[in-house]
Amino acid sequence: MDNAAIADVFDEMAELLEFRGENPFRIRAYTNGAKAIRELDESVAAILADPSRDLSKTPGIGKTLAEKSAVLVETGSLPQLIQLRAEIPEVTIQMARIPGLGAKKAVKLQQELGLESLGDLRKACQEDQIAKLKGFGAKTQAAILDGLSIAEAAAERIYWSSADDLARHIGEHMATCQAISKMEWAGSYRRGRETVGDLDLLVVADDHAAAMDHLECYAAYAQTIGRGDTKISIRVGKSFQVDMRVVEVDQFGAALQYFTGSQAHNIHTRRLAKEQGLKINEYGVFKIDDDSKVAGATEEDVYASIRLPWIAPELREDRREFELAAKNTLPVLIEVGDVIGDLHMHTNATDGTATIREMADAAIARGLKYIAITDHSKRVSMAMGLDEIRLREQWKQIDEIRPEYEGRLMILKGIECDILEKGGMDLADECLAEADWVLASVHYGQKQPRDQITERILGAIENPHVTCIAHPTGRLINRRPPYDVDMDAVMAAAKKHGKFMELNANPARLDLNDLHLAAAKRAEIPIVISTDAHSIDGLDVMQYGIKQARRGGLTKADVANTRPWPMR
DNA sequence: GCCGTTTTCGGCCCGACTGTTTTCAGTCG
Repeated sequence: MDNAAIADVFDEMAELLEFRGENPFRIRAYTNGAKAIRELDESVAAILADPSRDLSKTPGIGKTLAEKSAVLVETGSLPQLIQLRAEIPEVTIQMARIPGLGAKKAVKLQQELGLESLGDLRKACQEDQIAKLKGFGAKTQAAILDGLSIAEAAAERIYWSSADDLARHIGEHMATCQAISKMEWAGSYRRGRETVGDLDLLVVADDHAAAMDHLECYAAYAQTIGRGDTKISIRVGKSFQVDMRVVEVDQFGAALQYFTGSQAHNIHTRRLAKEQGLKINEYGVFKIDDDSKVAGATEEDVYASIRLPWIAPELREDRREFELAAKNTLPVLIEVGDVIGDLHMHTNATDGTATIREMADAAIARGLKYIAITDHSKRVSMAMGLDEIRLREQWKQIDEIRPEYEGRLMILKGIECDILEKGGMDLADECLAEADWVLASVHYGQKQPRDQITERILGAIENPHVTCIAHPTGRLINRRPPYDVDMDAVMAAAKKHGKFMELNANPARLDLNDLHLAAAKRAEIPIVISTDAHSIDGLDVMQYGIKQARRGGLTKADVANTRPWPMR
């Protein structure tokens, strides 16, 4: 059982323990343990197998979770989890996902009414049974009915890029509000998470009500979920939630810090404050003994009050940022302008829409110094993938075009060559040997067992003509899981053979993810951020890759295509 | 369940909003 699976078990334990009304700190311990294992540098199995190591020395993992991890590695399952699953009815878990219903209310509803499905719950609402229960009322019943439709609308986290579009629209609308003097987005959107569950807007306004009224006038406004003196939550479109907080200007930094999160980062921040005799909330930093305020206007002040430098939002996940901040060794994160090359794009020779010249001109317009044309190889027949003959024709074309771009743009002869299902590359070695840049990717046989698909990718890495592994896990966010690949082995091989690994910047891929990127950085494997553009506009997704790279803690030096070709 | 240059027990971030309560629990972030 790998780390991700163990972490999932602990997360599920935490979720289920809540329904038992367990001590919240015990529940948090499971969540923390899951996080610790998910972000571990090396596999739990390897640590357990080494008698000189002790898993329970890992922060967040104590004796109990270490033992449970051992059981999971050994047997692949955990008796306590099986017991909990049997104990908590599925419908109770489903009910708790309805906005406004939590574990406690869900348990009570299920037990008192003997519900077996969400359909039963709807029926109970319609028959006015819920309003009669102690602790429930007419409003709760109406909210449940409402929430049921929202849950059925399958509200899932949206891509960061979609959240970015929405934030820009709402931002433009809010900018026309006279009452608002300052405005900033917070939350997971500001942290650049690959998906965003809701948007958090922070504003300074002399008239709170006017600012809230203005938000309720947004074009796609659907409904107000809650509204108080300082906070309003609305739904836009089908089911997406937008929260807005109104604060005073001298609280702005503390509020921004607080609403940016993550929750784990905030808990850590506040614990550090407490240790120094301070209390942090969204209004500022206060001395515990006399309640006097010591900071709050800017985030820099807030962090400075606990003797830390400002921490970039992308790093605020309580991973290593506090350790680095304390040593004043936080990375200077890569910026969009640092990238000068794009080494993954398609043309109309296969499934792209633009010609080589059109892609080249668009690249120049975006400030790039070099690009690689990397169309598909023949195995991708649906995309009319290139065989050796057509590929060499394309390269001949590139030779002919190159002089036109002399001194402006280097056009590299590349290929995105498939790694075949049975192993081996889709094109002959002597052909690949003529390329400037060879991406190797898996498109078929994605569901192969771990050993098999790992072997395929390792084989590609060992091929002397392959320069980079493209979209190394194949995942499509919210749509397709990653290959079951042993990423530790892939990285070790990439390191050994001096190969690059791609961060595919397509907002649906973002592959490698942030944790892989951090691991690659530690292993000193050079990352290449590429757009995988299939059109001129496709080149614009580079910004999403940069966001992801920042979350992985990557600097300009960690990313190869910030350097002039040949990037060494 | 985790953790410890004051502790192996007693803490564990902090507050807004809602609904159903007469003072607060549940939910959310």
